Amino acid sequence: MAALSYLTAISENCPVQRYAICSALQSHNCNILSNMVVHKQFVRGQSIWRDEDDVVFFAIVISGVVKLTKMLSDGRQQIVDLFFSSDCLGQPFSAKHQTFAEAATDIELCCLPRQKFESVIKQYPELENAFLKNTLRDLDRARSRMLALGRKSASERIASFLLEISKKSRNAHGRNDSESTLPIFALPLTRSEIGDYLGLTVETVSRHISKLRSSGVIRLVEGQRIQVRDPNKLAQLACNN
Amino acid sequence: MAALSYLTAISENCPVQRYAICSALQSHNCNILSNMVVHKQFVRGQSIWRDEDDVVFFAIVISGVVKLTKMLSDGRQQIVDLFFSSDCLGQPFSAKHQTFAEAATDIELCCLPRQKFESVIKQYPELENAFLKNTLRDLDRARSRMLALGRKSASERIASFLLEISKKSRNAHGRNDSESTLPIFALPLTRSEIGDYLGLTVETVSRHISKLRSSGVIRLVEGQRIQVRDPNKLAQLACNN
DNA sequence: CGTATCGTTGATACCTGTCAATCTTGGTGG
DNA sequence: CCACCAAGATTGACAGGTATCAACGATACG
Repeated sequence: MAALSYLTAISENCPVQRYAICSALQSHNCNILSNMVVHKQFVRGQSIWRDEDDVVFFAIVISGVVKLTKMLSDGRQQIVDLFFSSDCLGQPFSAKHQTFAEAATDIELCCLPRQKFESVIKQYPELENAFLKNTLRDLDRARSRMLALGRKSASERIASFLLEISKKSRNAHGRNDSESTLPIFALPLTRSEIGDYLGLTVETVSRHISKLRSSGVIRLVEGQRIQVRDPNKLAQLACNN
Repeated sequence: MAALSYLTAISENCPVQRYAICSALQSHNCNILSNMVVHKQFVRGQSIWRDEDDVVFFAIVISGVVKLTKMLSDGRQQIVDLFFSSDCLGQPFSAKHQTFAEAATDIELCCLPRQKFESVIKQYPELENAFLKNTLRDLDRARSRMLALGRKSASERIASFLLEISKKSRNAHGRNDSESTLPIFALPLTRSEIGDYLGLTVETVSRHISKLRSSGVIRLVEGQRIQVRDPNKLAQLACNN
């Protein structure tokens, strides 16, 4: 009873349902779903699942950032995707994971057992369609990243990354920056993780960020925060050069 | 009437329906679909759609190989995926393409207008689910390629590519090679295209293929055919090194 | 205030890109 | 049938970008 009212509260107060695939559902169906989910929290660095693990649950990211990593046998690794608030996380219709998922920051997830998700999807075609569209967007982003990894220089990749994160943060804060208020945001990744995301080494990432700083394009604020001082220049660096 | 019998013939003789997403449909529904499709042929090098084109149709590859490319404004390009017989080709639920699709060999496609595909998918949930699973597989392949582009050396990427194509060809020919019959296959891409697929230059591709040849791992047969003489060595080169 | 983690910077090596020349292959027309 | 030509493939010389190895500085945390 107490649990039920708690879960109902989750539904009514859910901060991401307007943006997540749940928004495809009519509200009473969404409420039905909210009785099935469990919220889980992970601290930064905690692993959510490991390579070869059974696929146990499907989740929506409530808050924080999740990194999805693939590894070679000798330890080289590549972050293949990042998931932010309201993004879908999971590998439905697969028995085993072929990735690592790890909390890049402290996070909260809204979890549904995988098989439950698969049956719910069958029951609500509008949800399946929303998930399909979500997966198609993921695929398109993956392809854009392949272009970056295969053909962009280190400085272009870093500029692209900063731009990407700055847009994410802007959306999260719900403000569209005018020229006067230059975007400031916290990097959710360490330099080393940025390297793993961009297919570079820590040193290369650090050097190019330093270069962007000394040329006045960005400013490093205390505590891993970054201010973009010249968004146009950054956008220009991201694609050509 | 003539057209109808022709289309019926397509359905009955369709060489890929057992493998394509159509296999999710019961045969009479598959026959209904076959009355809507149109087969189109493209010669090698012909473009199927261009960047910014409206999304007009969805297709299944009947025969040949299609390459999907993304470009930067200065002309650098990356092949983000290859599509073989029975693969799905298209960007349903998007208005515009953000890729180029081009025939890497002479090809035949089984085409359905995009909006028709979207309504058919709504009508047949088992087809939508098959397409969803297909898209999830595409996504996983894209992520594996991100690992290769971001973290593998040139020789590792080339070994991986040769292995990948050799597996594709094996499946296509329906024979599982014993140790005695070493796989021989035709490369569907030029050296330059292999470079675009692996994020390398033509010269680097050519050099490393030469190295594989002189070390006896592969043999080049006339007409762009390749025989793998040491599959174990190739597999080993593909992942570590 | 020591310690661990993260970030920065420097020196150097190596891999891949760039530029250029040559060779091979396949197709076309005389 | 052969000569020619265009496109693709190969090989070499060299330059440049990123990785590697190493040292040091900054920051957070107990």
